[in-house]
Amino acid sequence: MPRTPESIFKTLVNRNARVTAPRREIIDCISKVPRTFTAEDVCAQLPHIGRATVYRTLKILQDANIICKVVLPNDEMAYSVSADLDQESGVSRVPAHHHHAVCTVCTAVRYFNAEAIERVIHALSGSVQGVMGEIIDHRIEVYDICPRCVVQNPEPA
Amino acid sequence: MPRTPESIFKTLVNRNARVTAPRREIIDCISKVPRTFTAEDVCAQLPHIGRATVYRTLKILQDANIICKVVLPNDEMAYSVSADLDQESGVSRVPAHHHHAVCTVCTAVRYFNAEAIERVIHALSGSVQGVMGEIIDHRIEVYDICPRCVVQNPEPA
DNA sequence: GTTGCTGCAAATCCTTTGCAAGGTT
DNA sequence: AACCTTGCAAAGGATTTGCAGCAAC
Repeated sequence: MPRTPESIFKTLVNRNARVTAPRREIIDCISKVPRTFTAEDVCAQLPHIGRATVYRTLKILQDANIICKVVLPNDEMAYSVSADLDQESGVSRVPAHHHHAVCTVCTAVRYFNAEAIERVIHALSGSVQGVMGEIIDHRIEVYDICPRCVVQNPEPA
Repeated sequence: MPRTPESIFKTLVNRNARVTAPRREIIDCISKVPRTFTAEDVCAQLPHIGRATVYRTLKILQDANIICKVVLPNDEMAYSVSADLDQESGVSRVPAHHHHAVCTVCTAVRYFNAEAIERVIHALSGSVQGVMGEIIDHRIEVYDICPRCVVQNPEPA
């Protein structure tokens, strides 16, 4: 289930945003690789597009849940393309609530949701000796070496 | 187990950093309340101390694990005092690996560690259909209404 | 006395905004 | 035609750095 630029364009149209040449380029650029990226990364790769346009477009994509922010191991934030989009409707298939697995080698981001985690988190309300109040939400980032990188960088025997 | 400025000073000494008047003031300032804060917050409260000194001091405190960064619900980052310090040794009692509960009302941060969560996270390696690789680390923030704020802001019946 | 710290100002980096010109529907 | 978007340049905010003077140990 690839994240295709076409399906992202559809989402834009659904949201009454115009599909312009700069937006096409930006979306192509960030769809090409599954890595995390920053606004500056995009500016560097598309130097002929104005910075303001890049920042504005990324904000739109974030509002549309096409990209979202992830926290990296070094405490910095970056974007990742969050949407495995439905080809028909152009609507994101990623549930509103999800978590990130970020590869510490290539920064590839994968999305997951684990019932077991949700259950344990909500069980904290009572357990942790009075420090935990009424739980509203939570955020989880898992840092791993993704299957592809594990193969390419085997542990030294 | 309060976070006392004195114990933080000890930690500084342990790390061969000098205990100066500006550092005392900054540490007093951030120890006073259990809320999250930014460098600018400290600058605003201690306007007679140079910005550079504030930024440099916070960096030192972060390196010493006296403060650490937390991710807020709005995707912004802020510092919180992470150390319940041992009065004798001046060494942080907070284990290297811990998680944050951030109150969405007052931003008070509490620290916790739950075996159950650790177990579930590590169990993900195999479970999530091939997307998860070798798990290295993880980060969890729980957003809640802390016990104190729950009392002060009861749910409308 | 040695070494590290402070404060200022300048520099840097990242992001947002105003506005006139041009593009999309 | 109406409205949105772009790009530039300027503004703004946050953080870092150079450096001379001062302070802690």
